[in-house]
Amino acid sequence: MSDQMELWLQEQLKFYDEDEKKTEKQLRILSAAIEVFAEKGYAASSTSEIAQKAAVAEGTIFRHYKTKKELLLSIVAPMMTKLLAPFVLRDFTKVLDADYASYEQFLRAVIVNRIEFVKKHLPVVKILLQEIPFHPELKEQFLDAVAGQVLGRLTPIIEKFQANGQIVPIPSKTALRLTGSAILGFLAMRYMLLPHLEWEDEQEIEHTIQFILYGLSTSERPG
Amino acid sequence: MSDQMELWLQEQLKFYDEDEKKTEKQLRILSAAIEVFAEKGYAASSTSEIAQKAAVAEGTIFRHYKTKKELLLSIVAPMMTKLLAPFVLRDFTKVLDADYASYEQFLRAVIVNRIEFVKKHLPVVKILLQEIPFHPELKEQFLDAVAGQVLGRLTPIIEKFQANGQIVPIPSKTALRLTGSAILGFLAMRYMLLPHLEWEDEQEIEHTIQFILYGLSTSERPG
Amino acid sequence: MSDQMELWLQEQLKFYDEDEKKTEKQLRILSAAIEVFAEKGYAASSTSEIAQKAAVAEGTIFRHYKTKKELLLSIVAPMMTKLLAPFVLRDFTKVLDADYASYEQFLRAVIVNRIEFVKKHLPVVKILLQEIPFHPELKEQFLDAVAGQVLGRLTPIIEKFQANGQIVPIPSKTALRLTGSAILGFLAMRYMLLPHLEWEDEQEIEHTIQFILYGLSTSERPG
Amino acid sequence: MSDQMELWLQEQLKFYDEDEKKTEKQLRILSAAIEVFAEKGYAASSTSEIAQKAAVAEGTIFRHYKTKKELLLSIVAPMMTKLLAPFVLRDFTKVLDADYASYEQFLRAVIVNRIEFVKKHLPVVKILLQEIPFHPELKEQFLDAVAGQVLGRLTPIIEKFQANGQIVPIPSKTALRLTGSAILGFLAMRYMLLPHLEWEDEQEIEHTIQFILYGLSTSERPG
DNA sequence: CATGAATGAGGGTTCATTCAT
DNA sequence: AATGAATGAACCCTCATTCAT
Repeated sequence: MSDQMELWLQEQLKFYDEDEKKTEKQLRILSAAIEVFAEKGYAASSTSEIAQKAAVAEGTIFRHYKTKKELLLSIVAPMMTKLLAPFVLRDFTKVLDADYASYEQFLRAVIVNRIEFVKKHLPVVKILLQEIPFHPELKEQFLDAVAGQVLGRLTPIIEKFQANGQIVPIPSKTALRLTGSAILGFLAMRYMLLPHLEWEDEQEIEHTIQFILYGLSTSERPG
Repeated sequence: MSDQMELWLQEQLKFYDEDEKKTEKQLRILSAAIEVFAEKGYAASSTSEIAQKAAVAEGTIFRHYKTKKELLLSIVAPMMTKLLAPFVLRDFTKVLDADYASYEQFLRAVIVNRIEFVKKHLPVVKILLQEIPFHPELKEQFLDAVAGQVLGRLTPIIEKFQANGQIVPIPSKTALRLTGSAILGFLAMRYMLLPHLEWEDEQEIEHTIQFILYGLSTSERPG
Repeated sequence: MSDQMELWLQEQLKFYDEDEKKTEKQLRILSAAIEVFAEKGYAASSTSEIAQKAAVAEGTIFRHYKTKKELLLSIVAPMMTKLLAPFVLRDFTKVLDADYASYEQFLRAVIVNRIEFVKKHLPVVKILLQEIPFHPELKEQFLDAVAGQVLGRLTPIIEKFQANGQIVPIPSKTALRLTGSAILGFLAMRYMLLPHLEWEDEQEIEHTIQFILYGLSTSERPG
Repeated sequence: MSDQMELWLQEQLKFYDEDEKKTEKQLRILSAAIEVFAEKGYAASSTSEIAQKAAVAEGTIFRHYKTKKELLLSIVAPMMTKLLAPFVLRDFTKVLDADYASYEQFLRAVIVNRIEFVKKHLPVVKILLQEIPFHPELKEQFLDAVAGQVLGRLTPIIEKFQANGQIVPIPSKTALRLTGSAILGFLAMRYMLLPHLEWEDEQEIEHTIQFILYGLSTSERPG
């Protein structure tokens, strides 16, 4: 069942992977910029270094992107969309309904899928997380997307599982925050803070899922 | 009992709050630097803006701090120490033993205390978190402190509670990661991402603690 | 005969005069830098003044020369080579042999030629002499060139003239030092210390040559 | 006879060695300044380095010398006086007359004496020579002293020896230039350019003196 | 007299951006 | 479309000098 959902997700998301056609040079620029931004941060990166790494003249960057900032946004903005894509799918909740899926199945499918996504686009996600604190527009854009789309989609799901007693009746935002923290915490540790350690990925993910499930479960609680 | 521990913690930590005597100008510089670094990030902050905000000549900054980087470190390095201080206390575990404390009591005391601390030193903690990705020495220093001191102190505690059945028998590092994620996730949301929202702090903290407790509890689990 | 040698020298040296192609701006920068360095010395010259005098943006200087020091070296290093060039010519001694030239003819040709050269490149030579005391690498480079190339070429010449009795049998290095001092002394006086006086150049040069010749001659000496 | 003159010189010059009374700190400042100026040159030396090397507060330097330049002059100006002192002695020529001294005896006494002096005050002489090109007042002061005092005293001596046939009848300025070049050339080589080599000082000085004597002698010359 | 914190102008250098080719 | 030389503002930092202590 979770596999079904996984496949369904993949299907739906293909739509979002279309990139406009870019020249080879443009791709080299993007790739170089991602590398440099991820390593040094936007502010400490120089367009000249990016140009050099992309084997392109300095001026060429500005032919495709009016400013350095626009280059950053062209990297980070689509990532935001794609990162949150599954939660924005129109028939996202229906699938669950149709399947009478448990919260566990839902969680498992989404988490595994998103972790896979982050792993694949790690440097860009890194840039996104690193730069959000310094760019109000980015932050706003991010919060808007989350508040406006993700919350709207996820809240009913949480509430449904609260209604049928699978999830403890706390504010849905709190439940989502806790779920998100556990996942992001794993990703940050795994891929940003300690990427050089040897990780038992499957076990860690499993423990994380269990942690969330039990953390939000309604099994009897002390007074 | 948790109150007792809280008080005990406060007592022990007073030692760490001593600051060397600084001139008034130096304090103004530090304060301005914290403000600017927190807002724009280290790389995008200019010493001239800091000087202006501190109402000090730019040269004055460099009389007290040889370089801009040294200014950053003088802000961030002590914070690292203080942030981790309670976990480095020598008789940290003994207090727990003596009290036969439950994991809940332990968690509650530490979390409340650290949240209070972060709230008080928010901008510096923000700088620390924001800059760690860009300064390998900072990252290393941080990981060393955590790996060398904190882990050593916390692992036995976790294991003790695992031994007496209060905590699920997963690797202690995983348990600590999950606990840390939940706390840091709260702080990041509460104070960095959405500080302008109205928060029911006590409830949120309570839910977070419960989340951790149940997430790690050994209450019967489904196959 | 001395005229022959003079012509031969000119011919040989043409090879050294090739300069890589430089843009017009680069030439203006070099010219301005030479002017300012010669007048104020390297340390007291500012790149902004050089830029201004070259009618170029300050940044332009650093597009062509990574550092101020590199600008200095790019002016001074080739001069060192060219200044010593005639003494490094491969068939330098052969010409003398072939002609059974006297020490006087040799001296006359070389001195006149080098004085002409210095006159032409005066400011750069000034810079070279002025900066050698402050830049160990320059000093070393200079001494290496002199010790490694010039001495090797001139010593046999001196010794030949000592063998046939034209030059007094003192250490060849001493003879060279005394010869060099007389020439450099003239140049320093003439072009650096008292350039505004009216000089009878031909007479002075003639006296200087005579001074060297008699100073090193074997005409009967007292006790 | 040359020894007599040497002693007489020493006697006359004592007068010039009186220093005004300086505090110990002032002496430390002077000594440090001499060291730093000699090594890096005036422009590249910082008062803070001098203060540090003198173990004195930065402000203390400016209590004794209004400006950095004044510090330089206070070091260099007296040196100029003392360096030229023997040629300014009132009864300088009389001594020679009284003794019917030969040019050789005269030269020998003066050269040995001045070389000894330079050796003793080497760093300051170094500073003087290095800075003269960059400070018009210094240069002027130096030329005035030489032209106004030294020339006036030495010209009659040269002319006397030309009259009695010991020196070749060239312009006295030329003769002095040649003499000076040979001496300065030796000093520059010996103490500034190649101080680390092992020098046979007595021999070199002797050769230098002979070089000058023969260079200016009237022994029969070719065509 | 001695100090050293404070100054702010100026130092060399980097940088994002422009534009003629 | 691509280039890279040119720009000049802004950067971090050093400096000689001042002045309250």
